[in-house]
Amino acid sequence: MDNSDGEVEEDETEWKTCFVDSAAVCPATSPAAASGPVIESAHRIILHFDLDCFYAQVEMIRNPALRDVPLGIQQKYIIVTCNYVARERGVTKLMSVTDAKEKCPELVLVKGEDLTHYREMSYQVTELLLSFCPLVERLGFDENFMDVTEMVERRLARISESDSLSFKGNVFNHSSADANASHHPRLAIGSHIAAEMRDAIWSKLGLTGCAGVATNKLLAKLVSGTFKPNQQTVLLQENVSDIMGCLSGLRKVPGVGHQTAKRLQALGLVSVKDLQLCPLGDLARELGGTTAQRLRNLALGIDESAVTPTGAPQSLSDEDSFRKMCSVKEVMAKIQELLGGLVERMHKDGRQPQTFRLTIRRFSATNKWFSRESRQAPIPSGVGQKIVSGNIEDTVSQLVLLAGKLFHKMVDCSAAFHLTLINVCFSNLQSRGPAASGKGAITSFFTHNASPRKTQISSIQNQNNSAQNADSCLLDHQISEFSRNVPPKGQMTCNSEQSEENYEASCSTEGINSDKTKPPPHVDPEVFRLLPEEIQKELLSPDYLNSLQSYMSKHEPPENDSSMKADRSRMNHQQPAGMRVINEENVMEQEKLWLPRSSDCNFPGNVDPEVFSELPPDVQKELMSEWKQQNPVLKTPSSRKTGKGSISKGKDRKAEGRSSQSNNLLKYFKPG
DNA sequence: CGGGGCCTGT
DNA sequence: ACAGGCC
Repeated sequence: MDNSDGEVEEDETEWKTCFVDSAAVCPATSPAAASGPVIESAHRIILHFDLDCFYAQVEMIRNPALRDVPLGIQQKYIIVTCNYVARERGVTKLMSVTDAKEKCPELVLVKGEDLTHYREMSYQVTELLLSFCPLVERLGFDENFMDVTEMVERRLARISESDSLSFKGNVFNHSSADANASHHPRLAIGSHIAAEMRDAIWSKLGLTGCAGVATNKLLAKLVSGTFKPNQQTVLLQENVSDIMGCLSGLRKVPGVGHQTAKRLQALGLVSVKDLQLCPLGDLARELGGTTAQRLRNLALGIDESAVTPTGAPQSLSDEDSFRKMCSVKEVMAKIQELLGGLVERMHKDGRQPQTFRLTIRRFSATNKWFSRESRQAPIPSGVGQKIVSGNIEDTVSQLVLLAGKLFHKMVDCSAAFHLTLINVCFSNLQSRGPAASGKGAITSFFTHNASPRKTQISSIQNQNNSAQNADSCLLDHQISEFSRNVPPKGQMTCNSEQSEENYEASCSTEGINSDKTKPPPHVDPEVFRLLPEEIQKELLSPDYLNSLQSYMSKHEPPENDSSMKADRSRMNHQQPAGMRVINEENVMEQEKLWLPRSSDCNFPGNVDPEVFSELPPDVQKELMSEWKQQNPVLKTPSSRKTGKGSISKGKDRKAEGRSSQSNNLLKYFKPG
């Protein structure tokens, strides 16, 4: 979703050339000895995950009819990303709408300015990864780093000499057969772990993506983009200099942005090799000692930076850009509109913001996206408390007043002004109550009681224990079961203790719900218990299970990485509920049968999902809301009123199932 | 060149 | 506090 995506993509041809050339020069026999000037300890195993055209995938899940058409996600007049059907027709990321329509007149556009759905799905991915191991760092909405060193070591300890190792997926600069996994046992195990995680992301969330396996974040990120889409690649130490040498320019090095690339160019440095060979002194004079060292290391493929668990966000903001805003009236209206949505999000988060910031961008012919200015101020504690307690009505108006003061600090309204962007932001977020601390990781971000990063860290020890259990399970190929503490249900906070219970319950034979009819192994017992009896029966009938199995075998994800196919079919047998798969018509089946994460909306059993998906979005929406009302409410999420008469977010967002805690699948059907 | 969110330096 | 830079 960001620049890097687009640019990595442009490299695809480069990668291939690089692959061919180096493979010829460096045949399969290369020894395991580290080549090049890599001094790094290289004992970490780092994964990088990158979802394929993330926004487009989310929209295709929400409306499966979009799967087969060229789809572009539009923000303002830009296509920020598009599905692969559209790419085949020449549409690229960050292409203007006019250019894209010219290239592909049939292009279907979905507005993507409201990030709500992307944000929610993004955090579900992170949560899912957190269920494997606590060291997960987010990078934007569609990328995650993981440090799985400990998982790898634990698995390695159990491997006997006679066990043969293999790589899952691609190996950079090697053909599949020639890489000897026994020379790289940790990376090999890392590649299996990555494959399992990608499997889980597919089977539980219905998303595909790429993964890179390497010894640091830089290399993992670089290598994850070398085979796309929906594939994974491991980088051996002996190929580090190859992958760095392949980069077409310094801008391709993660960590080198526009500005630093320009400054480096001023020093005569354009290629990665230039930077590698540049005397440190010269570099330090221009950029300072520490960044000089860091940049040179990056050029060498060295990156000691740790995977820092991201936790709940440090700030929440909302912004809008536009061609022209010149009057105070307009400005205040826009601020009020933005605040309406932001206050609601802040309320759901549960933490109390201490600081408010207003940011603007003034029009300027040169450098249009430069020059943001901001002013910030403390939030009166009364206002902050009201955000938390849910008195949204007048907090918005008080904050509008505050924003107005900040605005006048920046803009002299007696003179003409011309703004192109307004941003409102809450920061300095504080959890209330000692009880909230240490409980739950990012889950709390959805479930209402978010905790700040620092207190979260203290829970890592617990999570680590969980991860150990998890790891044992993984060895037994029980992945999907244990890791399914994901969708937060109702108000319940998924804290670490609970996770451990889940792990144990699912890792041991059965569990949980023995007093009643036992749910099938993969159905959330809590949800199952609340289902009508006939549905319970249906879920338990052999016919049902059979049909799901056959369904699954016919509906695999588009999988280019053939090495994973065997793995998937094996998993299907163990986990007929790979049924959590949400794609195409299947999502309807799911909704109809047992509602994995939604409890207050039922999809009638007599409706043909395929027919339904062909209906116009409006009709779908209406039908869904009718059914919703007719059906018994299984579990009430804390439904709260959405901002009443206030200006709602541009594209008429009404009440609906907006509560992120309800995780109502309904929202996946909501027309864009 | 969208909508976020992070970190660093002064 | 605020700007700048990263993705």
